[in-house]
Amino acid sequence: MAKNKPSKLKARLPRGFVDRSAADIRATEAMLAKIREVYERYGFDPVETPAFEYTDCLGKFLPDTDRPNAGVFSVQDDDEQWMSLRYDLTAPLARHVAENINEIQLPFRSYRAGWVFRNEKPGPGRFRQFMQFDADSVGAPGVQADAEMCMMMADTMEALGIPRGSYVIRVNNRKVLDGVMEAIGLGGEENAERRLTVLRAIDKLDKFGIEGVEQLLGEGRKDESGDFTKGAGLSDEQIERIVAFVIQSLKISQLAKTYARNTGYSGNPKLVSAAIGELSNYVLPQSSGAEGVDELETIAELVSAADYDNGRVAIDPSVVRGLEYYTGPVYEAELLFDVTNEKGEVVQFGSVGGGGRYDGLVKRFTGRDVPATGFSIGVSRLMTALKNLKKLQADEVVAPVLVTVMDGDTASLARYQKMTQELRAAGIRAEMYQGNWKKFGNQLKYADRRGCPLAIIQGGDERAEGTVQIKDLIEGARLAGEIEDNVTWRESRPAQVSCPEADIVATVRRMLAEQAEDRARQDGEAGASQ
RNA sequence: GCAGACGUAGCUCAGUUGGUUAGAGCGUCGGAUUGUGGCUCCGAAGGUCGUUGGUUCAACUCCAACCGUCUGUACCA
Repeated sequence: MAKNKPSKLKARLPRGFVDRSAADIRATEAMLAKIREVYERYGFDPVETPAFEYTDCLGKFLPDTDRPNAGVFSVQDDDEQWMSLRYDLTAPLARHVAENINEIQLPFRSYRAGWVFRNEKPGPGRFRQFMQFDADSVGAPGVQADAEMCMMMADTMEALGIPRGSYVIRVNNRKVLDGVMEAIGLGGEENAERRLTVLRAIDKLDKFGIEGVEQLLGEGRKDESGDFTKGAGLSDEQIERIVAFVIQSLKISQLAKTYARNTGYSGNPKLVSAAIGELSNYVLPQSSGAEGVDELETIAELVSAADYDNGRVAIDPSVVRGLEYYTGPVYEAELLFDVTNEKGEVVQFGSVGGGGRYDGLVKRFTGRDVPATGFSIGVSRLMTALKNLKKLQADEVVAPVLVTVMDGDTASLARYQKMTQELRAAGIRAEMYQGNWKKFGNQLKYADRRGCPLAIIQGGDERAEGTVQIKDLIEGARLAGEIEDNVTWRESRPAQVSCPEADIVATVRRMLAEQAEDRARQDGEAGASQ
């Protein structure tokens, strides 16, 4: 006996990565097609860059030579240069534009979908490889480009079947937040680190509430496991000022979402101007903060003029994102409906996409100003949400018709193969059984598990009379419930018709059409009862 | 990264104060049934008890380290 079994290689997936099923791939393809259609309509063209880039081109996240793999997956090329898998699609686009700046006509409007990689701790719904779908305008300095991006995001949400009122594109401006901090004495290079801490604290508002934000702005906060997070160490006066701004933001944000849910409210432009008026109180006059407020105002006007303020795009000063390279307007798409996870708990889903203006990214390479704005949709995340909303079209691809094999001699196999090809030539998905044909029961079992709609059967008897049996597996499965013993079940040959060989294609086509009608009727009934 | 909980068959889990041969359900495969899926019945395969080391006459059980999973937190371009 094999006591010492050869140690088997264990099949295992790296953590944070997933295999994708046929249904997932098809659903994703369908989503991508809808998104692409919107981008194309706005006049964007596809451009693709590779998954690898030289690490230094990806941005500021390389320099740590001790841990070259922190955050990114990196390898050394044979000439010892560091290369990394891209962690977003924006930095590679900046590289592409900079490298081809002489050939590219600015403004350059492009889109791309692709996998990005992050070497981080994975969690439920958080992977180390995921798909983004970006659109960017490079060489577009005005906020009208930002406004256009927001409106395109809104159109994309609706193209995916998210009804107006169930999402909102929230717009803020980095200059405003920076201006608020400048106004309380946190300007200048020496306070850069603290500004980041403050922004992170504000970003935690959803999670920890006002009180938690206050703690993070001050000394720090202790979480339930007893772990302590160091705060920004601001004075009480500074904290008070920031918190006042945050509370004001929260108020506007909640109002904005209310308007987003109740589309058609005519007072929204007034709300927006009131909101922007309030913001001026928190920044210094004549500062870049004031400039940011002006920009928000302009965006609001542009959006309103195009009628997109109507439950689609809303000014919301509580948006904090792009802590690093964003320089002006920032925006994100938030879903407003409840999403339940696989455990049946309602989770706050947060944003499914976002973006902003990054005026400095191309300049790193070219030395000259190439302002740009763009956004990114988290395809995998959005798909999870769409599943919840039942907007993800179910897998409509019907499994193939199975041509079973009753006899294994070459002449018979040739006949089965020919039948299969005739079905295919008629545009019908079909396959001939390729397993061990000697156990006929296994062939139907295979067809059943694969979800085949029909099985074609031709043994010696049928061949002698020039016919085939066509078995309706769907109807047969239904009849199975009414039959108890196996002998009756087998001998009654339920849901099975005989037809002349010449009529196979026509008969299969008719039976498939009948099944499609049944499915449509059932879907209709299920929909009506909900 | 930090803190905590948990790791027994492909999956979900039992397993007595440390005691000799580690079990169940589901799933898989085979048979009852050489030409008919489901149901039912019979049978089989499948385990270095996460890994390594330690304590002990004896470890799935106790201890330590490591690995992995989950939860919270940090980071998230």
